[in-house]
Amino acid sequence: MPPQEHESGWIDRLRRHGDRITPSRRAVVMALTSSDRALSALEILEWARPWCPGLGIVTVYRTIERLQHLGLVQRVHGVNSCHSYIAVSDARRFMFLCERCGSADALSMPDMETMVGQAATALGFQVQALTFQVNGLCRRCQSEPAAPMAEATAVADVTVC
Amino acid sequence: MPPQEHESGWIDRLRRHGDRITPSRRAVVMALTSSDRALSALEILEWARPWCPGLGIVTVYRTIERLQHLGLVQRVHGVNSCHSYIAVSDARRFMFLCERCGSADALSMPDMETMVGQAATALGFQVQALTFQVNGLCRRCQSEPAAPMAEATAVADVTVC
DNA sequence: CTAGTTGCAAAGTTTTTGCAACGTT
DNA sequence: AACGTTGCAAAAACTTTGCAACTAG
Repeated sequence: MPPQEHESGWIDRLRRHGDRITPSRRAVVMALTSSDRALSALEILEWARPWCPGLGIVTVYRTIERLQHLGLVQRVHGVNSCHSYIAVSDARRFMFLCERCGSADALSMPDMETMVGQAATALGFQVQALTFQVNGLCRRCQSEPAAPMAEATAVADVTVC
Repeated sequence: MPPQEHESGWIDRLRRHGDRITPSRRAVVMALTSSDRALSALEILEWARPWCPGLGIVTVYRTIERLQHLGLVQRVHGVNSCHSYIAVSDARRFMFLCERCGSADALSMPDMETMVGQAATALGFQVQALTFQVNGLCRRCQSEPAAPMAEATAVADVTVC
């Protein structure tokens, strides 16, 4: 829900981690921090291109990998097609993903976290990643007839690259 | 945890649904019902080949699709590489997936189901699929040094195909 | 016999790798 | 200046499609 406030934080995080801050990375970070829904690699490319026209898909993949490694971005799985990415946030640990419009409704469930922790301990399981998703249709999309699907909004004419 | 008791049930289910029971399908069903871990399409092929030497990957994909449609099989997402499949079972709705050996420890958490249901209702969200997974290392694999990874166990010399 | 099913080969997608040029620090 | 980073082209991995032959019912 917070807008793109993440952005500078992510950049700092990358820098502190020893990664260089390039226009390409800025653009990818911008795309991911300003989207409220999960984006595929291709979508990230489209979102980021306006800010960095030369950007290539390879760099998108490589940047996603780094951001994932830093715990800033997480994978999201659709019913068909896995492999979309969204900013990690505690509030968004549990997601209701709309298959139609792509929206990701957040929900924080502290009790659930506790239960998972207890279960893991009981099993002696070392947790690396947690995926909790409910896929389906959000309230709005249940009534709508056609299929919208947030398109790569034609964004500003600013260029960082 | 139950052995391959599913098998005949799945076959019946397919038949009732109007699908034909072929040796290829039997073999894929056998692989999925007798494995206690999630298998990729390729792994299913390997597991099933001993029972049906001519089996091709295309048929594996097509059979998976049908089984998914009937709600007998569900997708499972690894940290790297999504796209493995495992038998659906209520007990296994919540899974602890070992990234090392692939084991899927089941855990039924009725309370959690309730919470999800309530949350969905509150959001007006129409649930289509539910993914709850904890990826990490199971107790055994935490201590072991090398990487085993259940291999396509050389199985019986029986052939149905 | 008929319509669903199969496996091959080929086309499509998506992701990774090799590498010389480039840009951040 | 040094070394991480980039984007292209190509390779690799993974899925789907077209189609003639096959077979379960």
